[in-house]
Amino acid sequence: MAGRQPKKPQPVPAPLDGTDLAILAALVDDGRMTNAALAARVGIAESTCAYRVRALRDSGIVTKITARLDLGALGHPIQAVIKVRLGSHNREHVRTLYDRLVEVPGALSVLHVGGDDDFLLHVAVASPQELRDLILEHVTVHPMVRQTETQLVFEVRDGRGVLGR
Amino acid sequence: MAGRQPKKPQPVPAPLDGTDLAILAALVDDGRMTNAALAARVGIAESTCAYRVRALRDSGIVTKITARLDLGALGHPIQAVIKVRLGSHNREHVRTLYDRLVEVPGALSVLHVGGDDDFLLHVAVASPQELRDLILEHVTVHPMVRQTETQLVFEVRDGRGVLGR
DNA sequence: TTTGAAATAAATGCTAG
DNA sequence: CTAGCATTTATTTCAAA
Repeated sequence: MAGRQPKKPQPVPAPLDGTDLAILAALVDDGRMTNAALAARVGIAESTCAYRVRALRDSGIVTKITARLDLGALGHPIQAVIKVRLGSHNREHVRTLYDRLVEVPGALSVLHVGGDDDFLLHVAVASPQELRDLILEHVTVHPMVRQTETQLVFEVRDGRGVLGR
Repeated sequence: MAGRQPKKPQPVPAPLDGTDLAILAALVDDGRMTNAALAARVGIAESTCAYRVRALRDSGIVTKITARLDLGALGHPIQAVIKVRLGSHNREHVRTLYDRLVEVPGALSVLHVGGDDDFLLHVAVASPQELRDLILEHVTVHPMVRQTETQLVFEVRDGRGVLGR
């Protein structure tokens, strides 16, 4: 209970002012925006902007910048969410299955959840047949999987995210 | 039933050769990779590479390039999936609710699905209290919502995607 | 379509306020 | 932390194949 740094509640990372939030929002909107355009949009000098962007990336607040693809155009027009329930919740079993699910061909994301299900596997496939085969060969094939329930995805829309837009 | 274009199943878009797929994979991995680095990685001239990337973006195969953020660092350390079930499936009601759900503060994505649920709402919030308030004020407040079921998200992992990595 | 090379534009490093 | 300027690097353009 010593008195080191009496007035600094934040752990270590940056305070993230409004300018940082504006930069983040801009990069979410267009991750390839040039530094010059970004600086103009948020109203600071280019060098300052580059400095801040680097800090945001180095600190891990911007985890990565990635291209998003039209899955249909790439031959995977069908998406589904597969709810996966386990028989045993042994820690090793859970971890192993998790590792396997992220390797499923066409897997977009895997959510480890609490509640009625254990995992939500979001996939994009070429056809209903491929979806069936995927489930049989990559999900229910595992002994610790007790039950699955598949929901066809009609449409996906992005939300506003945590920055509000 | 005339005989126009006897042998061309593909609609109109590009055939997408191996080079295109390599470019796409690279941009999914690092959407800010420089054109020079990209050209070197896939083994073509820089000008050719720029040409192809532009074509991929113009054709809509690359829908957007976006920054991904550390939601915890931004003050939204808690994620949940809220399963939403409707009372009536009147087309207008479905559409209206869909439009509302994507506007929910902290909404990451909204999936319109078929099966037991109607919508899967993935959100990131600051606290359990905020999650409760969000559900009460933005989801169950709508008369067409018959039932919701919330699952806490322990962890999210990206899958291999449709390009296999 | 692809390419190399010139012209344009942008990012980086340095200096200093 | 910020800004301005010089240097280095990247992107765009275009004639040619």
